[in-house]
This record gives sequence, C-alpha cells and structure tokens, in this order.
Amino acid sequence: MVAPDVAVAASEAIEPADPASADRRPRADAVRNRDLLITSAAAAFAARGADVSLEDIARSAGVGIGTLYRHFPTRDSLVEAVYRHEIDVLCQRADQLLETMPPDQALAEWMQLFVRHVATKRGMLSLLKPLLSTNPNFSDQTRGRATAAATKLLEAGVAAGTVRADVDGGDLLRAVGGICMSTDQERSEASERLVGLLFDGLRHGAAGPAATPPPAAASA
Amino acid sequence: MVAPDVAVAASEAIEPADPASADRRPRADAVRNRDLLITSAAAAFAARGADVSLEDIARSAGVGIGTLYRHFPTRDSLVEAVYRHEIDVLCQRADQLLETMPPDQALAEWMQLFVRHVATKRGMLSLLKPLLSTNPNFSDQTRGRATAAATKLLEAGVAAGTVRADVDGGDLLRAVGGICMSTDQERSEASERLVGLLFDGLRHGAAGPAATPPPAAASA
DNA sequence: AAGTATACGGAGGTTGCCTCCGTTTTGCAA
DNA sequence: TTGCAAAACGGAGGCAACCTCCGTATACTT
Repeated sequence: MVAPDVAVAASEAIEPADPASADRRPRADAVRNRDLLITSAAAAFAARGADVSLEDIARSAGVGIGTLYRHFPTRDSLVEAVYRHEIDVLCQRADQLLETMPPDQALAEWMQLFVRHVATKRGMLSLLKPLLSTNPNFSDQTRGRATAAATKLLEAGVAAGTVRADVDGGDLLRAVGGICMSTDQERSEASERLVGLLFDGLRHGAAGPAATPPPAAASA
Repeated sequence: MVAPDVAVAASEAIEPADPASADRRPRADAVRNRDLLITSAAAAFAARGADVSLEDIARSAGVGIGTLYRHFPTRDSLVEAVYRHEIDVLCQRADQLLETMPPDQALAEWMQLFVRHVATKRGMLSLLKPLLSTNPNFSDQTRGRATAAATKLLEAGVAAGTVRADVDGGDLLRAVGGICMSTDQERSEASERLVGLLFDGLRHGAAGPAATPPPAAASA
C-alpha cells in the first residue's frame, strides 16, 4: 500500500540509490522536508500522544499540510516512517558505541538506550501495535535490523570474553522489550533497573565455558 | 470523573436504589434511553470497531445526540458502561446455566460463552485497555465479579465430583482470557478449541483426591 | 389537575482530516 | 548562464465528527 519508491530515504544513512532503478533521485527539498517531518512527528508523538493533529505536525516542521500528505498519505505511513527512523538511529548508535568503549560497556549503554527509546515511543504505541501485527514484513524488517545490532554487540562482548556466549540477539531483544512492556506505567526507571539486572546476568558466565546452564530469563 | 449518581442502573438487575441516598429515582424515559444506548453501542462497537461515530450510535438507539452526551459525557464512559453490562450478562448467564444443567456442562458452556463475548468485544479492546489500566477500581470491580461467577461454577462442579478441586476462579479466568488474547486473529474457533482443551483438563482429576499435580496451563 | 423539575433533541460552533490545484523551486540541457 | 519542464510546495475549502447550549416536551409530585 505504501508507495514503494520512497524505500530507504530515511534521514541519515543516505545510500546512493540503487543504480538499477533508473528513476531520477528525489529533489533536495523533498528529502529535507521528509526528514523534518519525521523528526517533528517523533517529537510530537512523544510529547502529546498518538492523536496529535497532523496539521500541528506539519506546522511544527515548517511545511504545509499538503506536503505532509504527499509524503505520508496516511497517519499510519507516518508512524511507520518514524518507527523505522528510530530503529535506524538505534542501530547506528550500536556501532558508535562499539567504537568508543569496551564491548560490555557498549552493550550496557545500548540496552539503556533501548529502554529510553521505547519510553519515548510510548505515545505511538497504540498506533504501532496494529501496524506491526497487520504488516508482517514491516515487522520482520525492523525486528531483523534490531536483532542484528543486538547480535553484533553480544558477539563483540563474547569475543572480548566479557559477555557470556549462550544468549542470542533475538532473545535479548525480546527480554528487554518484555521488560519495557510489562512496566506499563510512565516511569522508565523501573525498566532501567530491571534491564541493568539483565545485563549483570549477561556478564555472569563470561569467558568461562558455558557449562553452568543460565537461569531462564523471565518474560512477562 | 464519571457522574457518581448514575451508579448501577445498568439494564437488567435493577436493584431498588439504596434508600439512604434520598435523591429521587431517575425518570422512566431516562432509564429506557440509557439501556437503549448501551445495547446499541455494544452492537455498533462489535460491528464497526472502536471508532464508530457517536452520532451513529445515538441514531441507531433512536435518541438525539444530546441525550447520549448527557448519559455518557465521554466516549470512555460509554465504553465503560458497555463493558460493565457485558460482565453483568455473563454473570447472570452463569447462574442460569447452573440451574438448567449439570455443573460441569454449565462450566463448559460458560467458558465458551466467555470466548464469544470477548470475540464480540474485540472492537472495543483498544479503547478498553487503557481504561482498565488507568482506572484500577473499575478494573477490580469487573474482574472481581467475573471471578466470583467462575468460582461459583467451579465449586458447583467440585461439589458434584465432576471437576477437579485445585483450580481457583481467578486462575481459570486468566487462562481463558490469555487464550483469547493470544489468538490475535479474528477467528475465535482456535480459542474455542483451546478452551475446550482447558476444560478437559479441568475434568481430569475430578472426584479423586487431587494427588496428581496438574500440568501447568501454558499462558501466552 | 396543575406545576415543576427533569429529560429530550437537534442546531450550530469548533476542530481535524484530506483533496485539489495554482504557485514556486529545482535539476537538467542547450 | 539561461530556459524549461517536472517535481514539490502550501493552503483554501469541503466534509465529518465532536461537543455545547437551550427551547421544548414529558414524567413525577401534591
């Protein structure tokens, strides 16, 4: 349903459009406005919940309502783009963290980052959930990317001997996600503490042969 | 926030208003219209999802929009009333079933009834969930009533020796509820089959001393 | 039977959604 | 550089839903 040609032109990570699709590359102002809309929408959803008026979003992005609708013909498509963008940022941050600190610390930071990102997205959640459940390949794509980032962090930690080897990225993501979801209230402090606990667990059997079976991570 | 004076005047089960509150009893047409609105709203939510226009609901109840707003000043208060009503009906049906058939059969019927009621309410779910989580005493009241009905059915079965004794109403409700939630898709057939399975489990250790530990019911 | 508190109902103001189209800007080519 | 066509912009305006307000109708009281 979503126009397939606007594929990956998120805000950062502009990869030169695949040369096979000979379509001209989008105009500079179009790209700029699209990015403005996505960041404004993210802020608006976070600050004022799922039912901000699209007019407000357009205004705060400094563009007309028509421009918003051309880029995002439905509210859902805007939500989807915002979510994709958030995931992109999260994945990028994983790489940055890995470059600037030891892997276990990077992993800890990233998990906390994840919690805060989810807390920020809470306003969108009621919109996002039906979207993810009715649109399996959108859900697969985003989940896949996040899992890849988690796996990368984990593997770096394992290679450095500071993180246990018997946990995979998908499980880690599910566990952190579950914690975020279970603490329904607004305060993300509880989540942060629980995730910290989880991280300590990840460090527990590090660098040893994974002989001792891990305590099963509880999922809500 | 909801006007406290409209307390329990659901549709059936009109208990004579508590004599201490000397306020006059509501006019007959008010009661009638309130009931009409609740039944029309239930039908509308089931048929057309959470975002039916309130104007449509008023129209299909045969009353003016002003009347709807007087009885239910917010959309939430209407949803709440509909849900309360559904729970009432379910509890009543428990008693009826107990009077007309053996307890184990009554329990089986009631569980299926529950599944179908949830399926019908699916349209309201996105409205109901935030309501239940932000309004703890509403949630407690309804859950309490439903649990009482489930417990009554269970106990009757236990007394007759056809239902095992080591399950309580709250757990049963959670299990059935969990099954309904986990099968996110529209078809309630899957839920009905799973609930049937659950019921067979309930019958398993009946009339014997509950020596064999039950297999834990899986909850999604 | 008359009076009054109460309930009814819909007109209309406000706001948000979305479309349509005249104007502006951009990228390409001569 | 200049011109031009394609692409993007942006807001006016139609539509639909929300909600308020108040004149009218109706049920209970004495």
